[in-house]
Formats: sequence, structure tokens, C-alpha cells
Amino acid sequence: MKTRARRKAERPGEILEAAFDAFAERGFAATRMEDVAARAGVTKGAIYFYFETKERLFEETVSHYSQTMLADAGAMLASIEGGSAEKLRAFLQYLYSRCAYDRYGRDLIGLMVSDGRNFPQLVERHHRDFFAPAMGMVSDLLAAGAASGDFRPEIVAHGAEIAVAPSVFLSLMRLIFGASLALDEEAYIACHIDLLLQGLLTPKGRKNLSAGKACGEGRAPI
Amino acid sequence: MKTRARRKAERPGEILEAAFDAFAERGFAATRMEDVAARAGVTKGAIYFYFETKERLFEETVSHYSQTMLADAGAMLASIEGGSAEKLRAFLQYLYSRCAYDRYGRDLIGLMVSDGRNFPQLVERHHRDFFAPAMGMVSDLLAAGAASGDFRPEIVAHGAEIAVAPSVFLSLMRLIFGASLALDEEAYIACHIDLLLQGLLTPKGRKNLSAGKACGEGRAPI
Amino acid sequence: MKTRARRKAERPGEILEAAFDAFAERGFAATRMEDVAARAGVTKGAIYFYFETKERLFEETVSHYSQTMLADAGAMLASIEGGSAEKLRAFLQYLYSRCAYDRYGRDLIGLMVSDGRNFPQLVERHHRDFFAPAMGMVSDLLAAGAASGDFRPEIVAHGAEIAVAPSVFLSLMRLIFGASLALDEEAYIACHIDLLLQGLLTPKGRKNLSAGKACGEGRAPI
Amino acid sequence: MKTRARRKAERPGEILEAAFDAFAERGFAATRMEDVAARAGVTKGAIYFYFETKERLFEETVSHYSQTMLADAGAMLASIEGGSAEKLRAFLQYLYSRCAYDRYGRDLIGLMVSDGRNFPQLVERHHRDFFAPAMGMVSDLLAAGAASGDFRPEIVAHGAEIAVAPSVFLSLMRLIFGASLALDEEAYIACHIDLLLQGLLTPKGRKNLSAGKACGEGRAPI
DNA sequence: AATGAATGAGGGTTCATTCAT
DNA sequence: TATGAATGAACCCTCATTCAT
Repeated sequence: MKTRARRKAERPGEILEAAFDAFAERGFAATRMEDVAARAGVTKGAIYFYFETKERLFEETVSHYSQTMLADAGAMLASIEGGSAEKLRAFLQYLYSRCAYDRYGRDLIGLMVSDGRNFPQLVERHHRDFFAPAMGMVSDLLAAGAASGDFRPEIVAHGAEIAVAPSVFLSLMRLIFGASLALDEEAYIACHIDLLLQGLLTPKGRKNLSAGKACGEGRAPI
Repeated sequence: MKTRARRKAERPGEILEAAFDAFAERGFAATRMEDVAARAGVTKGAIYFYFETKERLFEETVSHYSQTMLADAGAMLASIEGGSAEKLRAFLQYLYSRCAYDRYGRDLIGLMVSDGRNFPQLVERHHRDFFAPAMGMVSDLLAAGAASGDFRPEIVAHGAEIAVAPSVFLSLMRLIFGASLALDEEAYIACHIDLLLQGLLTPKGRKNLSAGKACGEGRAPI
Repeated sequence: MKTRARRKAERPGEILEAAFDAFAERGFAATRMEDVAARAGVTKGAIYFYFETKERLFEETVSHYSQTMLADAGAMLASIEGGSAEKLRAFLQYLYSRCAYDRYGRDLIGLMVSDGRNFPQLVERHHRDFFAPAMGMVSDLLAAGAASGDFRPEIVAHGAEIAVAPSVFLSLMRLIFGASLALDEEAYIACHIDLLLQGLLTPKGRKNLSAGKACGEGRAPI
Repeated sequence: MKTRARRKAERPGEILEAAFDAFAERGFAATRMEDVAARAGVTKGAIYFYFETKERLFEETVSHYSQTMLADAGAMLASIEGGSAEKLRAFLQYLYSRCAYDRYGRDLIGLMVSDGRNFPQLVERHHRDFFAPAMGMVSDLLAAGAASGDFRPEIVAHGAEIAVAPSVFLSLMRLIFGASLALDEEAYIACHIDLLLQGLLTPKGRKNLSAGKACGEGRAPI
């Protein structure tokens, strides 16, 4: 058993975890403080020792998870090697793992949709600290690809959103329809990347890519 | 002033409209029956004359709007003329008008995300009666294009979702970030259709399209 | 089908019947005007044409039934022939038929108990116009019996209540436990009359009774 | 002032008392939770900490009081000394004290009549755990008296109900007419016991009784 | 006379929040 | 720190009553 001091240091984190799960499952309004408390293994009163109100708990929960996720994404992106197309592909794979396989990314989207309306400053912060930087990473990637002649330059302006959309779309379907949505995710992802690169690459970029190697899943060079 | 009989015939519809607006604005749990009533210009009690419970009101509201939208989409699709690429482009333009310009499509997505969790049979019905048929329309369109040699056949399996995703993504961004999301929608849509067709068309399809005519909005042939 | 005029004349009575049934079944507070209306085959509004408020409807319903019952009891008592013991026996039999077999007498008791509290002037009227006269009939009967030497004179003061109590007790048991109370009513009644007369009769009265004839239902002389 | 812990232990009992009074006074439907709360000196919400719903509160209240009363009656009966007639007389005196002088027994009857309809399983339990055992006690008493030759054996079958009826009848009159019912209870009770024993005793039993002593209230031997 | 849509006050229940322990 | 009894505001829903038709 943990020492009391140790337990104490972990309490806020445990509550945040519990809160994220609870809010993600039912939404802000339908989640009771007691639900959160029960999940965290404490009583209602204890939460108020760490968080002023239900609203503050929600805000800190969302902030905590979005910061964690952004840092994670940045680290991931920094670690990729290869040409623009490879980087893009790797980033998209990462996105899918976060939005489709994990529930965290997906649930974060869900929370922003369900309850963002009632937390405008939270949304704003989320946009500034999470969404814009994340989209910026993709934009930069596309811009670098255009600069190197691999990507068609016309698409730099909004390509990031278009590139990313199918993974968000998949998350959304999972959010709404849950496991009952029968869908071959592997094939879905492959189709997405195929279509995207087909649309994105210049003839030169295409050559670079095939030169690179027989791509990912052994599919014919695009 | 309307006669009593006339008013009665219109009441349920007025309440459904008010309910849609109210639920869309705050979500199911945070919406009070009194909010709906006030919007509809009646008192709380009157709603219970037409709808058994808040839950039933929500279900009937969502059903009503999704049925209306599906019928609308079907009629639209039936009216388009032209080759597969033209049809796809027209359908996407339509989708954008419903998801991005209108709030109805967007809000329907929002409601499914926020509150679908607590209405599983509603979600199921929505999937069966709305989502699956709607995706089916796009799939059929792609399959026809592949059959005629205009579209690459590999993408038929999941192309519909990928094709549609950016419009849903845009809706989602508007749902979450509202008007504060600065984004040139015209350019976004053009970029989407450009990238998509670029990825979708076969060399033959490309030729057909350019032969067709200087396309839709006077943009350069893709 | 009845003529309109005829139906109209009967409406108030139909509503009173419906109201009695409804109130008896659920009590005043738990009965809705709509329940009464549905039973009477009219709509809520129609009741208000004949009765000012729910309270008034209740009062008139109870009054109507108690008057009817008292008149009935008086007529019955006037028609009995025979000695004091015979009269008493006949009256008790009548009481049982009204309190145990019929539901009307029983339900009237039930209504007085459940809702009398909230209708003090109704209770007062019921006492004055129904209960006191009814008990008076029995008292007079006992007094006559004592005067003729058939009944022991000591019991005249409270004998009426004691004599009547078992039939009311049976009603009460049926009110509370309903049909689930297994009880041989014939034997119960016989036991009651047996015990009562045994306690009531003087030696002379006993002789008169047996001389009178093999009593009522062919039971052995008491 | 009591400590918090002490108060907590007493709360449920206080609420049950308040609930019994409130329900007895107005019936289930007409009693508001706030009435109960006010009587108990707490707020509405506090009741819900101890009792799930108004229905449950009612059930537990009735159960609590009926159990208490049955135990009390059993203890009383066990403590009586003397012959069958003495025991019967003592038990009836006890019944009168509970049904006529106390309001608890009377009010319990009132509650069963007013609201039993809507709590069928409560009625069933009341019958099984209270009414049947209580009547059983009296039946046993009568059977013992018949076995010893004091009571006429014919009356054993339903004598218990007949014996008990006048005390219930008196309760009922008090329930309905309240204090406004002018009635000499002492004389009423004496008349009841007189009539009952007169009807019940065999010649032998009569002798035993007079031999026993100049009975209870100094009245002439029956 | 009768209908039934509509009102509005009221009551049961929930739950965020507090605070004595 | 943590508990959990208690508060009180708010919300869903019911239903007696009204009134235009």
C-alpha cells in the first residue's frame, strides 16, 4: 500500500482521470460529482478540496488531457525521419492511433462538441494551444513538401484540414455509432492515404516516393 | 390571429422547431423544457400535451429532422445531371451547403455526438435510416464512376467516407469553434474537391472531365 | 340511442356515478378529473358544466350516495314485520348486504375515512343526516325490545353500536384486504347474530324467539 | 446541542415519526414531502438521504409502526394472568387503549384504508405480519376458553372478529367524526364486554367468572 | 352543451455545494 | 485531508381549471 503522502500527491491526477472518463461517458451536464468521486475512489467532498467547482474540474480535465496530447504529438512528429510523404504518412498513422484506437483523442473531440458551447474560454484556449498548433504542424509539413517540389503547391493553404479530416471523421463515427459501426479500419486508412497522396504528389514527388521503397503495406507504388 | 384549429395543427411542428434549436444550442441535459416552451411561444405544460416526456421530445425532434434531411438529399441527388465527377462535385457542394452554411446538418451531428450516448435506439435508427442510406448514395456514385472507367476502382470500398469527411470535418470545426474559426470556405471546398478528384480520377476520367467543359465555378480544369 | 334531451338530463347522474367509482377506487387526491370524465364518457370540461370544482363534485357525490342509502335503509326497516329480535336480525342482514355484498356502503365508509379529514362540513352533514339517524333506528329498535321485555335493558345505551360493529368491521376488512381475505361470510354473520342475541335477550325474549318459529334461514333456534 | 453523529443515528426515526403524523393527518397523496420535512425539522432533500421515494417512506413508516404495535400486543398478552374470560377482558381493554385512546392504532387503520389500495404488497405484508397474528392471538384465547369449558364452542370459528369488532368500530368513528362524536367511552366499553361475555360464556364459565371475584370495574357479575 | 388545447401553480426528485466532524 | 449529512435551488412532470370554438 502506498504511503499517505504518496497517495496524496496522486489524488488530483486520479480525480482528473476519473473526471475525464466520466465526462466523456455522459457529457458535462449528465455527469454527477458523485460519479466522478466514485470512479476516483473518494467521496464528493474530497473533490472540492482540489477543484473549486464542477466547471473548474471540467476545464482542468480538458486542459490537462489536451496538453498531454499535444506534447505527445509534437514529440512524435519530431522523431519522424524521411521525405515529406513519409512524414505525412507517419503523422496520419499516428493520428489514427490517437483518434481511432485510443479513446482519448476521440473523447476529447466529443467533449468539445458536447460541452464546448458552455465553456467558451476553454474552447478558445483549446483552439490556441491545441488545435492551431496541431494543424500548424501539418501545414508546415505540407509547405516543406511543396517547397521541396514533392507536393503540389496549390493545396498548401487548406490541405492540412483535408488531409486530417478522414481520421477525425472516423473518430466521429466511432463516437456516435460506437463499436456497432462495422468498418475495416486498416483498409479505410490505406484508402485514405492512397487517395490523399495521389491527390497531393507532383510527378517528381511520386518518383521520390517510389524510389524510396515499396511503400508501407506492400501496396503498389502510388 | 389564427383560428384555434389552425394553431393546433401547427403546434407540434412549432414545438419541434423550438426543441431542435434549444437542444442544438445547449444539449439535451442542459436544455430546460421551459426553454423549449418559451421558444415555441407556449408554456411548459403545453409541450406535454404533444410529447410524453423530454426524452420523447428529443427523439421525435431528431427523427423529424433527420428524415427531412435525408429526403432532401435524395431528391437533390436524383436531380443532378452529368458524368460521375460532375455528380460527385455537385453532391459535395450540396453537402457543404447543408453542413456548413445551414446549421441543421451541423447541429444534427452535434446532437448525435452530445446526446446519442443516452439514446442508443435513436442512434441505431439514425444509422439505419439516415447515415447508411446517405453513405450508400455516395458509394453508388463512386461505384458507377468506377464502372464507367472514370474513377480508380481501388477506392470504391471506402472512398465514400474519405470523400465526405472534409465536409463533416468543416462542420465539426464550426460546431466547436463557431464563427471564431477564420477559414475561407470557398477556397477550402475548392481545395477539397481538387484534391479528391485528383486522387480519384483515372487518366480517362480526367480527359472526360476537361472535355466536358470549363468546370463548374470557372476554375481551371483539374 | 337516447335523444339528446334525454342524455342531457341524465348527465349529472352519470357523472356522480362515475365520480363515486373513481373516488372510491383511489381516494380524492389521487383521482383525476380526467379519470371521472373518462368513466362518465365525457370530457373534463363537461364536468365543470355541472360541478364547480373537484371539491364540490366530491361533496355532492358523497351526499347523493349517503342520502340514497339512508332512504333505502329507512324503507327497509319500515317494511320488517315481527318481534324485536326478528327485526334486529333482519336489519343486520340488510346491513351486511349493503356493507359486505354491495360495494356502495363499504366504499362510502372508505371515502369518509380517506378524505373526510379534508371535508369537515361534509363529515358533519354525514353525521347529522346519515350516521345519527341510522344509529337511531337501531337504538329505537333496541329500546322497543327492552320495553317489551325481550332485550336486557342495560344494553340500550350503547347496544346499537355494538350490534352494528361486526358488519362495519367486515366492511373494513374487505376495504383493506379485498378479496384476498378468506372468510366464510355466511358463518361469520351467523356467529355474529348468535353471539349478539345470546348476549341481548332476556329469558323471556329467548322464549318468544324460539316460540316464534324456526328462525329465518332455517337455522336452529338460538 | 447533540453531536452530529448522534443526530444522524436519530434522524431516520425522527423522520418516520414525522411521516406517520403527516400521512395520518392528510393521507398519502395529500401529504407533501415538505410537510414531513418540516415536522421532522429538516429540509425536503434530507429525507431523500434516508428514503428513496415518497412511496418507500410510506411503506417503511407503516411497517415500522405496525411491527412496533404487534410486538407490544404480544408482550401485553403474554403478561396477562387469569382465566379465559379475564384474559379476554384484559386484551380488549388493551385494544381500546391502543385504538381509541392512542392515535397510533387508529391512524394505522386509517392509513390502511386510505392508501392501502395503492400499496398492495404493503397490505399483504400487513395482513401476514400484523393482522393475522393479532387475530390469531384472540382466536387462541377463545379456543383455550372453549377447551376449558368456559366459552361456548360454536363461536370459536369467527368469535375473534366479532369480539374485536366494537373496538375497531369505535376507532373508525373517532377517525371519521373525531372528537365531535359525543360518546361515553367507559360505558361503551363496559357494554361491549358485558354483551360479549354474556354471549360467549357457558353456564360453567359464568360460574367461574363470578367465583373469580366481583369483576373488574365493580360491576355486578355478568 | 361540450370539447380539448392551453395555462400555471405545485409537488417529487436530483444534485452541486457546504461544513461540522 | 477527507467524510457524508444536510441544504436549497432547479427541473421534470401533473393536473385542476379556463375558455375559444
